[in-house]
Amino acid sequence: MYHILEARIRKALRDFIRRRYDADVQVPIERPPRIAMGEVASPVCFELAKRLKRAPRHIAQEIANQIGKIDGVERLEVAGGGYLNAFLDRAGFFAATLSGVTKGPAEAPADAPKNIVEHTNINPNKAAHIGHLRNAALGDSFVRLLRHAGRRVEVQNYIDNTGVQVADVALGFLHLEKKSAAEVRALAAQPRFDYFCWDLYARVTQSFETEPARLALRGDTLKAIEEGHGAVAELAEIISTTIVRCHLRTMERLGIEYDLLPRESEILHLKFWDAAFQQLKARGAIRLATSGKNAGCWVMQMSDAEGGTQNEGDEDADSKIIVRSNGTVTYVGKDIAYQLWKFGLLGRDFHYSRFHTHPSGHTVWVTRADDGEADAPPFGHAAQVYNVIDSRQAYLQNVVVAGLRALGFDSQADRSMHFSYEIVALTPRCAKEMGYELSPEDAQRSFVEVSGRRGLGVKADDLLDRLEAAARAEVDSRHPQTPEIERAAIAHIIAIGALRYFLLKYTRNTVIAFDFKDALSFEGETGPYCQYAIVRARNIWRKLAEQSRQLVEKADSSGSDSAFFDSCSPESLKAFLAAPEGDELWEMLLLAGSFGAQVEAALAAQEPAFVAKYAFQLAQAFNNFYHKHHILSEEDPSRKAFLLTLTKLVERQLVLALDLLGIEGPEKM
RNA sequence: GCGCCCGUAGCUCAGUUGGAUAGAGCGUCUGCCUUCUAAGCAGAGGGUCGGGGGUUCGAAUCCCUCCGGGCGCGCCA
Repeated sequence: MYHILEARIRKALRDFIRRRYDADVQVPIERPPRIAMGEVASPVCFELAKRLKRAPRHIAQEIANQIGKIDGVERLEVAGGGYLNAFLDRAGFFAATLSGVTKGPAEAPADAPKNIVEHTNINPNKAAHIGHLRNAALGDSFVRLLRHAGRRVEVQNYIDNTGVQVADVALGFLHLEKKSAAEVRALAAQPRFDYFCWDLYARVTQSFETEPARLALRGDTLKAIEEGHGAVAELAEIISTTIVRCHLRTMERLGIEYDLLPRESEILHLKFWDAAFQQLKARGAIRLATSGKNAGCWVMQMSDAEGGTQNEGDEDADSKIIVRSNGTVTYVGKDIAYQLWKFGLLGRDFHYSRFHTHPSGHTVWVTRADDGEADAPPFGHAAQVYNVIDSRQAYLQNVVVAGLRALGFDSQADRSMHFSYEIVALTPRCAKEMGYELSPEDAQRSFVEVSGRRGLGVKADDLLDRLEAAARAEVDSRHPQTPEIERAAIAHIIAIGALRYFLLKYTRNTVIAFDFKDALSFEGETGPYCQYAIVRARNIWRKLAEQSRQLVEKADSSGSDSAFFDSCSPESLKAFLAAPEGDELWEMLLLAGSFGAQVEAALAAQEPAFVAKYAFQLAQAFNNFYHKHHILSEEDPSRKAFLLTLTKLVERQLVLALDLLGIEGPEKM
């Protein structure tokens, strides 16, 4: 509701200024610092003062006097040196917000432009860790935001099943474990295969240092895996597919689901790169270097705009190798091909088959080189692409975009977004707590980077287990009579709430220094705090239901909150919200009605943290309200109905906000 | 060397396109459970927004510079 009024006021001011002063200005809109100064403010008169060469306060006064009625605005006041402050019609805002809530977000039509969000993308050679969780939580939350805004979204989780990381673990099984494919298959059927590989991967990496000769095996192993034939390839296939299933299971614990798993093996076997290479050569996007250090390589010239380093006279420094002198393609080259495919610009497609069914019943598809299932939905052909990748890969993402641009696909280049975020690191204390030896330099730093190669990191499932155990202990102490299954379910919801909130409350470009103390906290600015506000709201209604069946049934049958709302008269409503006594209730209502504005801002900034912040503020306002007003013992039936409606409204907005973060509101906790 | 990001309370972080008296959580201290659950509420204390210059009616926010930190720049992925 708030954003609608904001836009309306902006437009009214702009139109009036154009008419009255013949001036076309940007109208800045902001929130006044205190509610006593109104709800929407504009400092537009300061800018206008410059142009008209008149005192801003006088202009503001003139506008306030002459602009006339703006729908939803009670009055306009002049404040300070020339601010225009709008005071909203509180009762009207209440009614409008209530009716807005019942509508709910629009579902995207099947032919709407498609947004592809690529996230998670964990190398399928070891267990998922805390850093992967941030990627997936951000990606999934952004998907929820897009869908909430009525956009059609396809979620892809890219699987690099033919890379060195998988090759290294395959090497480990062959040479360190001395296991056959059949033995590995048996091991893969056991639980926690991803944990086993986590350790094995670290051991292999270490063995490369103690026995450098083994490193020479890597090239052949990689080649065998890429070609997809023989025992080594079979081994790699078992490893990667099993671990992808482990990752899906881990992500399902957080409620994260996917549409498609595009795999590197199919990009290779279906010769996606060849198709991209043809285009790049034909359009002169890449050229064969004949001299210098890159002689024999196909390189792409990076323009200044796309992150070239602009070293004068040194062409090599600004060019990125796409095809090596031995004819093999680099990682970025494959990525350009994949990005072209996402936009439907490659001229080739995968085959697809069903891979997995999520608990919701949703099917995850996987790419195939042949023998696809005939009823596969159409994938790719996006209008907009978001790649959720950490900020260290900014340069490579720029190369991909530069590739699109060099091919003449400017609009697709503009619609390729690197949804960038900073990594999750460990505090030195946390690393030590987990038994890692730190170098003296590392111990001095404020954080230590997670390293899959070294086996340094907090595994996602371990963290989830600890969170669930901690939540379970709390639930057990509060609800000893509740059935065991229910207590476990509540503990799970709380654990996910704590974890997802923790991962999403930081803005994307903040490095999270992970510590168990903060992550395991259920108090203060946390997910459980927000969930608790929902539980409190629901408890009021549950108790009410026990007291008076009738009222509740009336509300239920009408399918909206307005049944209660109707039982308090417009006059009394106005009185309840009137300043100054009604200011606190009004502020909470205003916040509840600002959900749409917050979502808009979060979407514009691509920042799920805005939603997290909003949910916390609303929960805080509600907890305060809960403390001050004992609703069920309220004697004035009209006021009681009003407070109950407010409670319901806040509960719904909180549920919506948390849902965008992938967090559920429990019935009790 | 070049490029990008960051520096805000003891700690961890917010601060939307420049706006009114810079906010929150944690931690510390003090209160509040006979009420709809204390995973809560109220209060106290805590700041030269890294330093210095500039632009502006107005700067944590924009520009320059210095200091301090992070990341990237590979015929790895």
